[in-house]
Amino acid sequence: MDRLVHMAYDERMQSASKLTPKGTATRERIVEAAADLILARGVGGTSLDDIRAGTATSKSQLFHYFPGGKSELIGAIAAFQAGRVLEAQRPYLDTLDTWEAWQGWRDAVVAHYGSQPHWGCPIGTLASELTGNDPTRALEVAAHLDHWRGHLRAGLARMRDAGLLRPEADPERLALSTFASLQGGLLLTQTMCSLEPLTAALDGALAALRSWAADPSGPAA
Amino acid sequence: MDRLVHMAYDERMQSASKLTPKGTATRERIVEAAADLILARGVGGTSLDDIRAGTATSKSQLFHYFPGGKSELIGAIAAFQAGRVLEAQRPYLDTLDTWEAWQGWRDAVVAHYGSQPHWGCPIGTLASELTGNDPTRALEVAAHLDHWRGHLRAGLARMRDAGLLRPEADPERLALSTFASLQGGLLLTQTMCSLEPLTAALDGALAALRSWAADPSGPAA
DNA sequence: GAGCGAATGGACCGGTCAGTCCAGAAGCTA
DNA sequence: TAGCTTCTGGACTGACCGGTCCATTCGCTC
Repeated sequence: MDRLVHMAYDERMQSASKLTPKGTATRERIVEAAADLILARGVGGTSLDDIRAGTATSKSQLFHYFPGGKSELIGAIAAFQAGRVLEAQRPYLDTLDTWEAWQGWRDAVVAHYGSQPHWGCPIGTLASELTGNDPTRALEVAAHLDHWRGHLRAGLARMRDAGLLRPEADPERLALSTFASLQGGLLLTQTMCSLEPLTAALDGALAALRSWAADPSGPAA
Repeated sequence: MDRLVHMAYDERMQSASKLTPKGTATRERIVEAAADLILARGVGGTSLDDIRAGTATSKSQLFHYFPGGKSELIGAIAAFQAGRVLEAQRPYLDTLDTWEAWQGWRDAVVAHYGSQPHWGCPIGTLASELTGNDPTRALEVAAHLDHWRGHLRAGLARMRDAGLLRPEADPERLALSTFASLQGGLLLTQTMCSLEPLTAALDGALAALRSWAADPSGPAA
């Protein structure tokens, strides 16, 4: 997987080495609870003591499971959030071959973020905050975004090949545009504390996609 | 102005009270230089000592001109960046009444961010990072975003009233969608260190707008 | 139960950070 | 020059934070 490629060597060794069931459970508990804390208060606004308190663990455990310290913990959280957010878009994300699938995807995304306890995108926020502070880790987070966007691109490419999109449509560029709408919608969702920016952004993105439909009369609603 | 409404009482007094020409020059020098530092390294990644070094000032000057400390300085930087970014979109931003004006606006935005020394949106990044750490200041930054978006909405409303957009078009929602594309494009621009996400996002946003054009054949390219 | 490694608790350390304070220089007015 | 305010320098502080260390407990295997 993409994720492993971008992990440092010693981190891979750490993950793969001896951890008892109890250990892995504790590690997961830390990641999940810390993910919520950081989503709510940001990386810079969350101290290891906050995480320690929020997960009912001790300082030594944090460094036991994440020898790389806070940075490695952030990486694990990013991977966890990436997995969660992709999972919420199944099965549509893998089968974006029809206009109906895109609409289903849109609804799944809205439903997922509407049910979250906090506003905003866990990955996009991380990527933005890490750029400039922890460039290495930022690249890793950016890889998650690329992976996510790749699913959109793949769907668009299949639609073009199937004749649903005009031949001159550029899946790469359209995926970029659609993904930007999604991320921007989530950013505004965060600052405005409302789901409407997201729905408006996604509807706009789908309208932009439909403008590339092969059928001149446009796809069914 | 919006900005003043959202400033704390004592800050308004501070800004309005006695500052010699030399003082105002120093204050501006601090804001401009600090703005670049924070844009490059984020709020959390920039200490007052960094700013002190980068502006050739002393700690006491920072607190002399910004009694509210770092938070107040951030507010001043946000206002400064908001002014700068709006200025770069003139005169199009005030006259988004035709499809040509929208295209000109798109080009102006791309040109501005392409000429910046750093990637990403100074305001959007700030808003995202402040949410959860400094909610009061985050609201102030969000007000700048709202003001910016208001220009788009006003233009769309005028276009609908002029019959260029279909009557059922919702300027508020379309502005939200367009602005989300812009912000998302800038976010991806930051993480990917490329201008292409921004151009793709804006082209997509304009395509979405054109899908609401009154003329069924669509506006001229 | 002996032995061993994993898991846990928590005191501790060095560094950094935002913010304070005071002394003094610069500049303006009379 | 006198006297005031503004402006500037930099030492200092108290809190916090990431990270280290060691002692103890747990849980598994012989």
